[in-house]
Amino acid sequence: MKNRVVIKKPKNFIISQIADSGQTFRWDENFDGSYTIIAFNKAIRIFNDNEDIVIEGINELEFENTFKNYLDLNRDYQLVIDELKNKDKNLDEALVYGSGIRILNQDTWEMIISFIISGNNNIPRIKNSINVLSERYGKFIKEIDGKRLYSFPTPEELSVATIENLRECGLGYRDKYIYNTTKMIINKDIDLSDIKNMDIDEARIELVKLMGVGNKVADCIMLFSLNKSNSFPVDTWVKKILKDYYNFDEKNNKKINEFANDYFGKYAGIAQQYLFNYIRNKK
DNA sequence: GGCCAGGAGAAAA
DNA sequence: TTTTCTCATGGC
Repeated sequence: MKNRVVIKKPKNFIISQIADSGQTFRWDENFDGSYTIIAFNKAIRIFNDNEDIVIEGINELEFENTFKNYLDLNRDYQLVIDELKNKDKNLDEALVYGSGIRILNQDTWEMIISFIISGNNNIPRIKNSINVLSERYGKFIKEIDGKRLYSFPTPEELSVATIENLRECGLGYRDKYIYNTTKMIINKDIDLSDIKNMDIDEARIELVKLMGVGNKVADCIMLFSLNKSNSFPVDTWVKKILKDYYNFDEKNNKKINEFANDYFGKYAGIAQQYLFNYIRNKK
């Protein structure tokens, strides 16, 4: 079976928009305009061929079993956009501006660690920290464009690291969060396979037990890895959006979530992603 | 060289 | 219960 898959004329799928929308830290642009993605222990190259999307590095079976869902290709985004449009002018513009965004279905463990790192941090440094963790504790996969690529470490692989080891990875004060959370996952204080079957409120209660996971990080984990489309991460940018676009100046996280669910509905989280992308990347 | 970055935890009010 | 302070570190 050949190591190449072609997705014929996918709708609402623009590689650069997905890469830059803040939901993943392991999509990197190559010199030729293609992107390298590391996910689920694979390193793949993805690029456009006219209106088709080509993926190198996985075969048809791996695509069907893992990457089709990872790229959220089972969802018709026109239905999402139809549900969200005609609510207000800003959101309508955001839907057009980010029409190629999809919400990836990523690995829950990787999202937990990645978004613990994201707190009070900037994206280049988040990406660097994740790369260092992967190089030191993950497995070598392959080399693409002269770069050696490593899988994201499993809980078992990361559990060999001491707090001092983690500090050397440039995580800053988050080292102890990563250390303790890894221990909790290893000990099954929280069972990630259970969380997948919970509703959003139950899952949140479990996730925030992890050290370094608060409401915002829990929402990111649920939106980007647990298929919770109504999960609405509230960060500094979203607060700015709500204040500037919706005249909603509120500090209480619970009230913000209630407002978001009332106003945006079942795709509140995806709406958040369109708006986040719009305000951060336009101009 | 101060400010900011997809916040959370602990202390203080 | 809600608000304030502190936490490493690199990019700009």
